[in-house]
Amino acid sequence: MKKHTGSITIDHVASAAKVSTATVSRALNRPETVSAVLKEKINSVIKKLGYIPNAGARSLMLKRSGTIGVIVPTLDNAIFAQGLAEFQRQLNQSGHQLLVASSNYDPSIEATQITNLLVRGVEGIALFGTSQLREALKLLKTRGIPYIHVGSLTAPLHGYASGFDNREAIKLGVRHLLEQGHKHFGILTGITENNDRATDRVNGALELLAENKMRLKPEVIVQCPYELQEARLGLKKLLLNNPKMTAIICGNDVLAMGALLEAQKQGIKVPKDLSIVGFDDLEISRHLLPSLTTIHIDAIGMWAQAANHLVSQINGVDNLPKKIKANVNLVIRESTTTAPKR
Amino acid sequence: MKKHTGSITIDHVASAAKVSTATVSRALNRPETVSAVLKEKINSVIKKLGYIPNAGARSLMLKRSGTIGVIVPTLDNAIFAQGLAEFQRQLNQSGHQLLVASSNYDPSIEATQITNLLVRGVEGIALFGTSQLREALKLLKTRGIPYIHVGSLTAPLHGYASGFDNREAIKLGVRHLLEQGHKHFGILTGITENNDRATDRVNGALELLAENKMRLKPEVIVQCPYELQEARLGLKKLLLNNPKMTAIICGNDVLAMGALLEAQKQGIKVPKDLSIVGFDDLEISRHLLPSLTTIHIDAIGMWAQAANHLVSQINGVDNLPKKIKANVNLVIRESTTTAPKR
DNA sequence: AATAAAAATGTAAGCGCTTTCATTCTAACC
DNA sequence: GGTTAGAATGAAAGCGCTTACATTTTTATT
Repeated sequence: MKKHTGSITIDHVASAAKVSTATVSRALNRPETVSAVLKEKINSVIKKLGYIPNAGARSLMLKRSGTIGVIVPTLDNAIFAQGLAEFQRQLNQSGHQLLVASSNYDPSIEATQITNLLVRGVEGIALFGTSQLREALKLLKTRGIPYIHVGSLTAPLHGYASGFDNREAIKLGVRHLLEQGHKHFGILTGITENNDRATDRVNGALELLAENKMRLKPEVIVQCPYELQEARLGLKKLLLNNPKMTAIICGNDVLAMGALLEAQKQGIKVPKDLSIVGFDDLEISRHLLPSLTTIHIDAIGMWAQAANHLVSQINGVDNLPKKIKANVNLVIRESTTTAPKR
Repeated sequence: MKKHTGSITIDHVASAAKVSTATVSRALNRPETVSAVLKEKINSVIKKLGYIPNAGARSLMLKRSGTIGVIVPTLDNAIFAQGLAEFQRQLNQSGHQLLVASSNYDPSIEATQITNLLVRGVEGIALFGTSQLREALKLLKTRGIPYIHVGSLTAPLHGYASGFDNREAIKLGVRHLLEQGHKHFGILTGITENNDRATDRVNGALELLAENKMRLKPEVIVQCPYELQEARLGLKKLLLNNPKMTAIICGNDVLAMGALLEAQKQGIKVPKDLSIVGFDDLEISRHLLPSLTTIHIDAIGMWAQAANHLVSQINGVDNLPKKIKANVNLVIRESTTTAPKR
């Protein structure tokens, strides 16, 4: 006998349909094994009672929770929001729900969030970048929880990755500026600490510059948080530190947009006086005036691949690729032009 | 005896620490009831083994999953991304994780997502707006799952709401334009079908205009998806349909931004020739050139309140307010000015 | 019609955990 | 030292579900 606890269990359904709980369960999970008559009766009872199987009991038996976790630095950047949207769409197709957490670019918060997700029973986790604490990744390894790094290609601890080489990607933009004859550069980057993508981009830019016999003074490499306001301040600093600067390389489109806006505010003509290249190719970038030359990354594809890879891992598929390379290409628009003659 | 299934259970911990499972459980959940010696031994074993309690078993016993769901129309709009970020931050503080789903502005998808979330055992759900299918809300009611509407104030089925009155909010902007002497308006709105917020905003604007003896022809009310490209097309249409138009009221800042960009592209001076008011006050809006006059909504506060309310509901707090009103105010910037003389 | 094979259904165990209840240990008091 | 209240621990039940296995019913075969 069952007291009325408020929620409807499989027992209620079974007795209302005058069958065993096993049959109800089968009707739900392997309908082809149940006769049409019973199936129909059971379904109508379920509908009438508004029965929904208890998630805990279900995952306890199945050893599958149907949830997958993701930790992004922040939701407050279109590039992540858009990526997550795609990630979620893919997971939905494979019947998974998405548990979202964010780290605010802090590895120790990220480690905590990994634990939080594990405690909730996620079957897999997508991590952005590769700057996680090693111990956190080891926890995943030892517990055998599938995970994948997104947005970078070099995964620590022999992990999987869906992303691209940030070092090489940024060079597309730098090379373009070089070809336009620019000689005086500034770099506006996100905070590089604990951010492998930002770090790689700066290093990539510096590397290509060095190959072309250019060495940047530290004061023309300005770090700032990924915010418009901060980017504007960043540009001011850059302008101050190097008045001869004709081109700036930005760590992402948010920074580029901020720089563009500030330049215009100050009456600096873009691209005539100053060329700007961004990174990410946000939707808005093509609409700006002038539109932004930037490095387009296939964020949609990258996240879609990450989702599929993670699901494959969970399903125990063998011989999965270690690295999935996302497309990256330079989109030349109006914010860059040949270096002004002096 | 337990075969090694791969995952470490409380039994492993118990036997490794030479105590009963009950004691391990207590050490974890009510540490003050366990002697210091055992507590320490148990904790060290837990650490060594990397034990993490099974989420399913736990929620089965506790009848709490620790997860809360949210369904937003899309992640691809800063206003939602930012709101979600805050919602999540609040939930984290009360020890909950966030399960995210999106509906793409489609009530039937939303209904499916509600079921999906319930199947995953969420303890509560935040829904955006009030355009859900009634049957979906009824399901929540009958199952006794706490939920709250966010972004509107009028909740169907005597539900709770954290938001503001969109009808009145938009009037702030319209009144401002009226005060500037504008007579020829255009409205650029999102798709109003299945979107109470968009509908309310249009109706609010029309209402105030009507009070001022102005009746808008249907062709100066243009609907378009919330995208820059679409907004630009929308402005074109508006310009075509009413060449005398001096002011446009936009359903949100994305539309306003698109309109602004398109106007500038066409050489129309904003605000001299055309005043534009937006809605939402995105971070970017203050940085645009000209900066955008818009209706600021306290999205952060709104989502924070929603989170707290939902958690209170889950905790069985009585006498909760039916409606929580979020702050709304007009921010006058550079995109509006007095109507040009004719 | 008798029998074997296949399909449908039921019985009951057990997933990993928390918690009630019973038991043992500790400390306090006379 | 003996008694007892209180604290610490253990034994075991059971949360709601799925599934192996047993049993019954249906269908096919001779």
